[in-house]
Order: sequence, then structure tokens, then C-alpha cells
Amino acid sequence: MRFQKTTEYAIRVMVFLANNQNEWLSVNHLHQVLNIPYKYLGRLMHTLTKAGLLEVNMGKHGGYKIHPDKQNIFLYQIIDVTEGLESYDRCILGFPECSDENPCPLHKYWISLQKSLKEMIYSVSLGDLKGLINVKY
Amino acid sequence: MRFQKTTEYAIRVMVFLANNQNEWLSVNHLHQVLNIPYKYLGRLMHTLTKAGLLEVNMGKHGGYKIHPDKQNIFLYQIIDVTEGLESYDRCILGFPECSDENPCPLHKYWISLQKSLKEMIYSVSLGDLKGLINVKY
DNA sequence: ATTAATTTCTACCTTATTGTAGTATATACA
DNA sequence: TGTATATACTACAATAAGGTAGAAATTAAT
Ligand code: SF4
Ligand code: SF4
Repeated sequence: MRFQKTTEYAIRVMVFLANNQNEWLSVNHLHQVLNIPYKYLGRLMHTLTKAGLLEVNMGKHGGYKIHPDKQNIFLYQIIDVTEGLESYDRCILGFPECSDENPCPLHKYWISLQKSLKEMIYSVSLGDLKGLINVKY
Repeated sequence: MRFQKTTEYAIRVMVFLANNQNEWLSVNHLHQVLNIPYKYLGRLMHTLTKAGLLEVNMGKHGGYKIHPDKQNIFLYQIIDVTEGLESYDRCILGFPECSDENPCPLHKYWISLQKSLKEMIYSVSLGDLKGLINVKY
């Protein structure tokens, strides 16, 4: 039960960008500071840009920053881009959703857990995560 | 953020076995009833047996049942066999665990979610899941 | 003993995720 | 205009997860 590595990377880089809103940050810089494979990160940044979360500036002195229209991005928006949100509406046993009236024994346990997960990714935003970076990346 | 398919299969089959404690159930039967690939399930059953969760009876009329010494198996024990428990003590950003004194902005959100996850898999057992199978597998 | 039904074991195949390499294109600026 | 520094694009490689095939070994019953 974990996020894909790519999702971890995306959260990592988005938190970092949210803490450096004014600067254009290059892939090379982010790669070194955040310890994410250079080329792989490049593709991920492109994907996040296509999804509208980032603004890009090509060429010399270029790089990425949080898109000006998206100043308060929630975790679910990042996860949606990298691995999708299907798993948050999915049965733990891999069955198509059953009725709440006739649930299997696991249902109530799973639903409650899934609810917590969902609540977190929909309520935590990059705004909540700004200004406190203490960690050595 | 989801369990591996193999973990879903394992939970599925363990819940079913817990609801049929007295019978030896063959892989072929389980495969048909639970809709899990035959050969893949065979290997999974063998793995669960090696891990001590199941008892096996080879040959004609053979099959598997919950191991008599393990009458109350918790979800974490199944997950441990299939995908391990590392992710429940792991940073969401993929960094080695930092100190609680000097956390990054995500830390408190992640820790609380992880705690809920962990509580569920350590507190829900097959005993909790018996006697209520309504679902068509 | 023979047969049928079962697990065990080994090898391989497919798919998705993660990572690498190289070239083309865009921009800043001297 | 030329050069340096950046992203964009395309192709491919490595790894892990999920799945398939078949022969060998085990057991029950005839
Ligand atoms: S009732 Fe059971 S099988 Fe159906 S969606 Fe809920 S957990 Fe899954
Ligand atoms: S402080 Fe941040 S980087 Fe460190 S373990 Fe907690 S969530 Fe991960």
C-alpha cells in the first residue's frame, strides 16, 4: 500500500516549487537538489506542465514554476496526473463496487480507511505545506 | 495508493478460506469461485503455506485450509507475505525517516494517515471477517 | 499396480513502471 | 549571429509485477 515512486517524486518537486514560487527552477537544479533522476524528472516536469500545474520557460535561464493560475494545488491533483485517482473508489478485493446494503465482511473496514485516505489527498494543499522545509533533500 | 493485485488476491482467498474452515479447498476450486488466475493462485497458495498461514494436503482430494495453529490471522500478516510491511514505516516522499523534531511540511499529515492505515491492518483479523460472505465472487 | 486429482517446481512470457541516451528545438545574451 | 543553457521529443533498456505452460511428485481410491 504505497504511492508509485513517480507520485513521490511529483509531490517532492511540487512541494519544493511551492517553497520557491518566484524563481524559474531548471530540471538540472531540481534533479541535484531533490535527488531525482535527471531525464526521468524532465519527463515528469513536462507531464505536470501539460496537466496545467506548472508554467514553463524554455531556453537559457529557463525552467519551471508553479502555474500562476494554480496557486493552491491539492495533493489529489498531483496524484491524478501521475497515477490517477481510481484506487480511491475501488474495492480492496478488486471487485467492482458492490452495494452498501449487501457488503462483504471487509467492506466497512475498507470503506472507512479509504475515506480517510481520500479526505487527506483532497484537503491537504501545497499552501498547507509552505514555509517549513527543513529536510535535506 | 493501493495494494498490489497479489495482496488483493491473498486477502480474497484468505477470507474465503476463513469462511470454510473445515474443508480442503483445491486451487482449481478457489480459482473458479474467486476468479483468480489458476497457475498464479497456485504459486500464491504455496507462498502462503510456506509462510505458515495455510496447511496443505497434497494429492487427490487435497487442497488448502487455514493452518490450525493460526486461527486468528490479521491483515498485516497476509500483507507481510505478499508485499511486505516496509511502506507502513516509510516517508511519503521516499526519504529515509527524518526526526519528528525537524519534520518537513508534509510530515504530520502523512504520519497521521499512515497511523490509520497501520491501525487497520494490525487490528482487523479474519475472525472479524467471518460468517458474512454475501458477495458473488 | 494403475489411474485420477492434486500440489510442487522450473522456466518462460507479458505488461507496467522506472530509468537512460541522444537529438531537435527554443531562448537569452554577448 | 553565434554560443551556452535550457526544454521537447523519441527511442530504447532495465526492473518488477503479473500471468502462462508443462512436467514431476504426491496421494486416494479402485
Ligand atoms: S462488499 Fe466487499 S467485495 Fe464488495 S466492494 Fe465492499 S469490500 Fe469489495
Ligand atoms: S519529515 Fe518529510 S521527508 Fe522526512 S520523513 Fe517526514 S514526510 Fe518524509
